[in-house]
Amino acid sequence: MRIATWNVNSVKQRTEHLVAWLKEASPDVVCLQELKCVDEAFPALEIEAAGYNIAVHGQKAFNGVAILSKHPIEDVVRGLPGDEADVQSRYIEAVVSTATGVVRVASIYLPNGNPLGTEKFPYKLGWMDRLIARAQELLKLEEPLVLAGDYNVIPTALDAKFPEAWAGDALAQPESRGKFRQLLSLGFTDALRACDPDGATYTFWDYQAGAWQRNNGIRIDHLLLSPQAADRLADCRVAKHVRAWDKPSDHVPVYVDLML
DNA sequence: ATGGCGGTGGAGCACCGA
Repeated sequence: MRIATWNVNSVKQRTEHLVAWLKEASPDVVCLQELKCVDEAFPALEIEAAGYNIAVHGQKAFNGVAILSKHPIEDVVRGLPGDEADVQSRYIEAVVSTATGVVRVASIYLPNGNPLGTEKFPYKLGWMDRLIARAQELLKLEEPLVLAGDYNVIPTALDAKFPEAWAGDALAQPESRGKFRQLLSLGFTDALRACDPDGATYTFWDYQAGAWQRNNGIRIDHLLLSPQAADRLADCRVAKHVRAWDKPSDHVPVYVDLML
């Protein structure tokens, strides 16, 4: 079973890319982030025509997450539990059933947190605390679980071309990295790091300053696997070539192959 | 680090977000 994550930076602007990559890579499940549209505006006809069921948690202009699946989608949870006042659409979770088993998947769009010194950074850290709490609950189920998405965290210096350039950025703060490690320490496996231990593999290249041409990238899109999913991990890859397509997202797809 | 992108409102372009 192939499970992917991709921050598309507006699904309306990226529908052609999305359909092209679905056909190329044939993932079973795709976690999308930054839809930047309400549920009604999601390009459902095009995605369904490509053979996918859809669960959407959209929002006007900003955020928005979705789960696509070739298999039935059940038990959908929209919104990260733990704060009724949080109206930002950054989390959707569901169970995907296949003939060979069941996997629980979450599509995560963790807050960016910039600029430091504003309310955005504590919002990010608080959101991470809620994610940790949710992950603890889900781990109790002792089932294959994949928490996939744009974490907006550069876990270590190995995960940036120019780590020193990110020193003052919310993505690389010790508090952000500490909470990411706290999440991992619950028992998750960082799938890409497990398959590609040497670093220098990136998932995001800024639109500015020729970042792509200089390979000035960072690794911020992660697939975290519960022990029951990690036991079945066959491979994890980055679809880097997609960044060179015309009018690309600034993120590329990342996907795992699980022996499920 | 800064050479860009997509959203909104409202009808040309400032401003926001990331």
